[in-house]
Amino acid sequence: MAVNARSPSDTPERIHEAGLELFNERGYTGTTVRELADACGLTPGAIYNHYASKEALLFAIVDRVHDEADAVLSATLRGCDGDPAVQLEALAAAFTAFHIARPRETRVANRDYIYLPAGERDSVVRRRRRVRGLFADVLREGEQRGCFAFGELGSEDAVQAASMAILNMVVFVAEWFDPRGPRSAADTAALHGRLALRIARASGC
Amino acid sequence: MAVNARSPSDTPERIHEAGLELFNERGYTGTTVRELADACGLTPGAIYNHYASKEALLFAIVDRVHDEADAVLSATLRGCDGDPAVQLEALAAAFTAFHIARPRETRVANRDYIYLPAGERDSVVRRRRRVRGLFADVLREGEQRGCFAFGELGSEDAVQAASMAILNMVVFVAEWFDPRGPRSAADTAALHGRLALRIARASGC
DNA sequence: GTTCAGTATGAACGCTCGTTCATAGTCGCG
DNA sequence: CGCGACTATGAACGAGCGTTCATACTGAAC
Repeated sequence: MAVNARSPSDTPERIHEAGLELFNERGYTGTTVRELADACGLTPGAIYNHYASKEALLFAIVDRVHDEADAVLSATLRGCDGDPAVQLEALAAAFTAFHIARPRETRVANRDYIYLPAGERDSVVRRRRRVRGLFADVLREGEQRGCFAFGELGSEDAVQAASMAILNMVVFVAEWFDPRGPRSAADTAALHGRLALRIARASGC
Repeated sequence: MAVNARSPSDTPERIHEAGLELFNERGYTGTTVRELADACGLTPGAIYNHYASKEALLFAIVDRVHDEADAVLSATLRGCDGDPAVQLEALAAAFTAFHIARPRETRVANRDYIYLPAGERDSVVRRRRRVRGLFADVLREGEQRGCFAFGELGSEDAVQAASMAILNMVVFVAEWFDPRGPRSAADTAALHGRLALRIARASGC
């Protein structure tokens, strides 16, 4: 027995993947280190050669998906000219595609980040707020330029509520989207782009 | 010591309330029976005079908030004539108000129902699907009558995606709504009603 | 005044938790 | 060939888990 010292060591990645799968399915507190180890064909102790703690694994998972989300959003904005309607549609579509492509990662990040120690949790909260701000900025810019219309809603700070409506539509798409359903991921992403424009009441939309 | 046999026994309700508070804050699996007992000024054993298990308490919480949600939605529909636009706006507004009024209940129900034993979890899933169906039915009815427009979105089954967009906007409102913010709960509910009409592209909206 | 159902106690149950550690196997490098 | 870095093992740790139970107190009913 004892198959020690594996090749170039994909072990950290295998543990990461197992954490993703199990945290998604059972929640962070509902998953044990022993289940994690079993899922990678390891014993519990071996996990600690690669992650300092169960919390450290959670942070690695949450941090990585936030990196990827930031990258997707930045790349999308870089690919747009300055038209807020184009930007909003592209952002909503790209972020929807991202959440459909990474349902486990995003669900764990959205649901289980509360179990991180205070410092890391705060850093995550800050990153999430920056994403919110990004959508809100596009909506505000569009309103000032007259492409979007929120005034007629007759509510204080409707931009904030509208940006959260768009974000909730996008972020929780994986709670119902079925890859075996009649609509493809790409179609759903495009559809969310158009629904975002409807929410913003983009002129001529 | 031992202050036994309290008055008419509000104890089950106090345990229910403590479960609500703690499950919301730390998650179901992140909450211990001892914490629950402490929060009600009881010892762990006393909990079991009122709930058969920790799972039974979770089910009581989740079940009650689903009852209340059903009641709100039915009452709202009863208060409307048959106009789908009126119905949609009223449903979105009322359900938003409900989620703002019961942030703990709805968060626990939405997040922790996965920890229920299979049978009870299935019953919850069925109730949630019925709510989805209710919104989708109104959208479909409105489309047939020509008050809503989804065809121009150019996507298969856009009604399903649109109804989920509306539901996610509504169901997750408590993740960002701040009662100390500039917009009141009532305003936000009304605003969500109008945003739902925008998503459905209600004619003249 | 006695009874009895209801309810709390507090100690204990067996189990599982996250984590540690001495040990040993494996492999690339000199 | 032999060393040293890496990594897995498996047993153990103390702590805490959900739950049970014998016991005792209380207050309303008769």
